[in-house]
Amino acid sequence: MSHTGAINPESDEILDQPMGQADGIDFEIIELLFFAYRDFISDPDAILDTSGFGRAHHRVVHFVNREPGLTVAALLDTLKITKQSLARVLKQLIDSGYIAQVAGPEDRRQRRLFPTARGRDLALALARPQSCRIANAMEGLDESGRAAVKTFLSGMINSANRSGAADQSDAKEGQHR
Amino acid sequence: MSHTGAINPESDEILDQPMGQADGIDFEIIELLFFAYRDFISDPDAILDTSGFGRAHHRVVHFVNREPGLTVAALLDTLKITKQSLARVLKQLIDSGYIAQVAGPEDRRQRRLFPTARGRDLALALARPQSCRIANAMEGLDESGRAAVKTFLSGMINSANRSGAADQSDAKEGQHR
DNA sequence: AATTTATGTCAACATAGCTGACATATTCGA
DNA sequence: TCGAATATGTCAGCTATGTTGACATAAATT
Repeated sequence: MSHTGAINPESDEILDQPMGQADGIDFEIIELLFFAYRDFISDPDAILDTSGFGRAHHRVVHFVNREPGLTVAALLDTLKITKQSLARVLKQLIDSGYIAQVAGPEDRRQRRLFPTARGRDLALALARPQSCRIANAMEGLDESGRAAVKTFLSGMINSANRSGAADQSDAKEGQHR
Repeated sequence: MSHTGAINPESDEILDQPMGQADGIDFEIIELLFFAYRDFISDPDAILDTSGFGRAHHRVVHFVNREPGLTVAALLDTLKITKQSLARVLKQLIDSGYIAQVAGPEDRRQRRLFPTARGRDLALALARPQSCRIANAMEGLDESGRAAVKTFLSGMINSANRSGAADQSDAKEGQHR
């Protein structure tokens, strides 16, 4: 039988029906999330292209600005990346004067991270278009609708990830694989 | 003045106040989206690690299953990546029997993409945990709340991206930089 | 017959993850 | 006080996934 390549209409196991609501799976929201996040990220990406930074820098600048003085360990825990991965971008941000390090007042092994004025400006510039996009998407919604969005998004997050500023004291179990 | 390194408390331009609702920017939703998407993606990632595939494969398998018979051009347009980038993962998926190609019935230059039974299974396996996570996050919401979530997510997407199956006929202006 | 289109492919490069191994400074516990 | 644990940094190399640019082939179009 003629079966070698793959360009063959009457092949064996080809399916031509779209994956519908099989198994009661919510494909609609899955795709909405994919497209929404992609476009949401594209705004700052365009700005970053200019400054020579990337998404990784964006995240670091963002969280350092959100919680000035956080430790490297806390940042690693928030981003869920390795220190080697963070080191690369953090070094660039420090060298270019967007972020400054200060030895911890209690524990001098720590390097607490602070934004500089320059770093603050960048964080705001990156957040602005995202915030506009969000405001736009929220436009038609009333208070309960907006609350529903927050509830939904919060519910999507693994409970292990605390919401606001982390409890510094339980920063154990962070990075050692 | 003693300024060379960066570990220096009374340095010049360090900011120690958190970025609040400055400029009326919605940092809360920005972060919720970041964490939500990260965790949303982590479920299929864990499965993919097993099969030796990555997120790129996930997306391809997903959309081919959602719209069997789509052309390579349509897929490129949906994913917004280059054909060279797609080629790598698509080839692997075809070689491993997850996706099959069929020459277009009208235009035989086209390679229409179809899932195999194997490919359908993978797509479902990857979508299942995501759908569960979504269902979970939706749990407390009533119909209007769920509608609000969809409205919000749809509103986050660039209007240029049509929602359902693309209009095949306007597939021009796709890839040529 | 010449051109355009749909697709594939080679080669090189960038970003941002990862692992493993090791160094240094500091703190802590026995 | 000394040794272990901790916080951080760093070197080296690997992987996944995106990018550009250039070129090839087959089929459709004009």
